[in-house]
This record gives sequence, structure tokens and C-alpha cells, in this order.
Amino acid sequence: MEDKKFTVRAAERALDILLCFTEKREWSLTEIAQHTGLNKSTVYRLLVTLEGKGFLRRNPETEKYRLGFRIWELSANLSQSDDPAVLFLPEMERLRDELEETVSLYIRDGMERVRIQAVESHQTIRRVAPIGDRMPLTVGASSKVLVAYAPPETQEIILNDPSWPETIDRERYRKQLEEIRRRGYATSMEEREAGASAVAAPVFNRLGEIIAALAVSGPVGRLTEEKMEAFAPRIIEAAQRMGKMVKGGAAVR
Amino acid sequence: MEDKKFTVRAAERALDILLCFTEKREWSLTEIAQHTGLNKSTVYRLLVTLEGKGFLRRNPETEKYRLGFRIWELSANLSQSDDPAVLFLPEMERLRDELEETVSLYIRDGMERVRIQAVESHQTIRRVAPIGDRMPLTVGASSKVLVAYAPPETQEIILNDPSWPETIDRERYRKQLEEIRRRGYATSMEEREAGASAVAAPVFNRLGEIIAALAVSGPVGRLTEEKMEAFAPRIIEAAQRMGKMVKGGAAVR
DNA sequence: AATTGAATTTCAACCAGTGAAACCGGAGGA
DNA sequence: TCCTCCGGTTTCACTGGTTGAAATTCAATT
Repeated sequence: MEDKKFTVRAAERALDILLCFTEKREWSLTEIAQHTGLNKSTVYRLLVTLEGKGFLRRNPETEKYRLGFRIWELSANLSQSDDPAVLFLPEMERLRDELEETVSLYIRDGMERVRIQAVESHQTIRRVAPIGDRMPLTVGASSKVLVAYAPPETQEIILNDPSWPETIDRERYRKQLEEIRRRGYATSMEEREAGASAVAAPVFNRLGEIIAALAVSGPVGRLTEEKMEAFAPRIIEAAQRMGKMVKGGAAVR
Repeated sequence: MEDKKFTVRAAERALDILLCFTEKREWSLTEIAQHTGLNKSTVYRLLVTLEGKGFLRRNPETEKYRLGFRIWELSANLSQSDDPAVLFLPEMERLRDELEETVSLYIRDGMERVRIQAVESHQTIRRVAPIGDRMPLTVGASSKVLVAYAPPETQEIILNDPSWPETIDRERYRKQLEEIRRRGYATSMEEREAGASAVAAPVFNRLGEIIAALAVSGPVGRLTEEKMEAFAPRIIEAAQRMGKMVKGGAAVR
């Protein structure tokens, strides 16, 4: 998207067509043409090319296109680094470069959350985020996301844990979680740390289980409420893409 | 390869580059250029394109290219039909159309082999191959392949099974198996059925275990010894491609 | 400092890729 | 039956995207 300088248009278009298949299993020529905004002829030729190389195949019944066996062949060669900490890194870097703020990835471990991956903003004033850091589940945007999307039973266990502060009003808290689920993301301002705000969104696996929280954090001065609201869709989008990268339905840890 | 008429060259080249990654995990620009025979500049631009779209990513340490997260996203949308009988069908059809003879897929079940998938030649005189058929492991090209590549212990059990004919000279038979492993395929002429010949090659999973035998069979008149020798490389190639499509290292049945 | 090897960028030429429009063929309706 | 519609396929002329060679940068080695 940035440096269009040294790219090959025809190849880009072919890849765009392939990417349609992350959204829907089957596409007809016309559907793809509409969705991508390309000319029918162009799409046709690219489809012939993709089919010829085995990246797509036609469903004989519906006449529509589906992904072909080459994708299997390729994905088989990926199966090593299933580790989200490695797997998600490029996507996190992308997000960091887009928003210019520190990006962290958290998972829940009992009554704590752990930062399993992070990429820091390039700005001189920035959120520093050491990997491996552990924080209580009671505060922070990521914590709220991790709790909000935890399965109900787990949520009950968490809320009834002896370590859970009595000072937190359970009813108000539940309302907050509901609100987070409604919006799809959580924010926090100087909740865990003075001067720091954060926006966090859930990463789901294919079964819809939360496997991690993706957070963007920075100084309150820069990460204002408007800013966070504006960032939220981008973070949610990145988190969704990350979720799609996870094989099977395995939850993390 | 056949109808080059309506394909887009630039897209084809991009896909060729992607396909390199079925053979090796990491490639440098120069390696790809040599392997594909394309100009370095061309490869460079296509790599930039592929990386920009997330189909490739660079290993920061080695500076080389690897497959990117988009492949995950796509393969996630495939994860239904893991069944080789379904999975291999397109490849088998391809082979059938290329050789114009009946193609069968066998797995070993104890002392028998079972045809779990088949596509028949279009010719009027052809090998008819009902799916589900069971045959003894003692005769036929596919049987020999299934035995030749079975793990040593399994092989011993098979050869010592009471159902194994005493008339077969163990020493000669072992020599035959060795020869098959050396060549990578097996043939048979009127061994199991009068008038029928067959060529078979092994399908391995990623761990190198045999999971099936891919066989091409037809009338001895058409499937002469020369013909079978000529077909063998194509069958082996198809079997290899099929093997690469299998997720994980799981053996079939 | 010089040398190698690899990735990146420039550049001019040309042909591959493009969109518009024509064509085809089957499904469905009058 | 004929007609129309609507996808997919093919043709065609134009042009600008793609290409290879060569120059350039950059880092690692000697």
C-alpha cells in the first residue's frame, strides 16, 4: 500500500483475487469482478492463470471457483512457527508503523496477563513494553478484553478469585464487560500506570475463543479519547487478521 | 501448461515464485532467480509485490524470504475436506487426463489393500475400478509398493503372516522390494488379473511414511513395458504432490 | 582500501496486459 | 418455438505496464 513503486500490477491483481477467498469459499467470475472493481476480461484471464497453476479450482457443480491444492502444498510448508508470538509479529509491526504507537500482545495466565510479544513505537516518548512482563488481570484495557471474552465459567472463576479486589463493584464491572463486548474493544487511561493510555481488542481463533488481546498503548497526551476511538477499528481489524492465521482451533496456552 | 492462450504472464511468474516454497522454506532473491530462470529485476519486483500483499515475508535474520501470513488465512478456508480421498481427487483427475488411463488410490488394511478412490479413463476399453474394492496384498503393483515402503517391522509381520503364500520365495521377493525402492515405483503385468497391467508409486506424508499407493492401470495392449516406464515419472510426481497436500504427519487409517 | 556478492534502482524499448465490445450458449419466460 | 437475459468467453487495437541489461548502492570480506 505504501511503496507502490516497485510492484507488478498484474501480480497484485492476481493476489487480490486470491484474497477474496479469505472472505468467502466460492466466487463466480462476475462476483470477483464486482468485488475487486476489475474488468471482467481481466478477472477472467487471471482466473485462468490461477486455475492453471492449481491455486484455484472450479467446483464442477456450481461452476464457481474455490481454492486449489497448491494452497495446501504451501501451507504444509508453514506448519512450523505456530507460535503466535512469532506468527503475529509482522502484523503487529504493520500496526505499529500505521499508528506509530507501541503494540503489545497479551495472553491470560491464571489471574495474570503476560506480554508475549511487543513492538515499540519509534517515537522518542513512547510506551516501553518488555516481553514477558506480568500484570494483574484487574486493571488495564487488555485485562478487560481478556476477561470480557473469556468463557462464562472462566469469567465466574476469575471474578470470585480471592485475589480479586473487594473494592470493585461486581455489578458495575459486569456492565463494563458487556459494553466492551458490544463495542468490540476496551480502553484505559492511567488505569494501571500514570500517564499511559491503551486500546485493546480480542484475538479469536476459528472457534471464536479468545486467544490473546492486542493492545496499542502510549502517553495520554497523544492517545486521547478521540484518538483511541479512531484507532479502535484498525486494531480490531489487525486482531481479526491475526486470528485467521491460527491453525485449527487451538487456544494459546 | 496446455492453454497458454489466456493466461497472464506476470501473474504466472508470481505464482511460480510462490511455488518455490513447496520445495524449500527459505529463498534469497538470487536463488529464486536461478531456480525459475527469471531475471533478477523481475524476481525483485514480484517479491516486493508478494511481500506487500503478505504472501511472503522476510526472515529478518537471514534476509531471506519465507511464506507469509496470507497463506495461513487462505488455508484456514480450506480446512474442511482433509479426507485424502477427496483431497487427492483433482490431482488424480489431472493424471488421468494426462495419461488417459484409469487412476486408483489404495491404502493398506492389514493383509489387504483397499481402493479408496478412483477415476476411470475415458477410453472405451479401460480398467474399471470400483471404489471400496479389496484385494490381497500378495499381488499387483500397488501391493508391492505398499509392502516395499512399509516400516521394516510391519513388513516382517506381513511376510510372516499365515495368509502369505508359501509358494513365494522370500529371498527373491525381498530383492524385488529392494528394486522397487531403488526405482521408486512398481509395475505388474497380468499379475492379478489377465489382460491388465499397472504402474504404482508411493504417496508419503511429511514424515516420509507411506500413506497410500497411486496406481495407473489399463489393458496390457496399451500399457506396454515401455509405456509404463514412460508413465512412471509422471505418476511419481503426482504422488509427491499429493503427499505434500497432507496436513501434519498423520498416516491414513 | 579493494573486492566480492547481493539487493536495489534506473532506463528505454516493446510487447504483454488491458478495457470495450462482440460473441456464445444455456436457462427461463412469453 | 422463439426471444431475452445473463453469465462466461473471445476478439481486437492501443498503450503504458513490464521487462532485461546495466548501473548503483550497500554490507560483508580480504
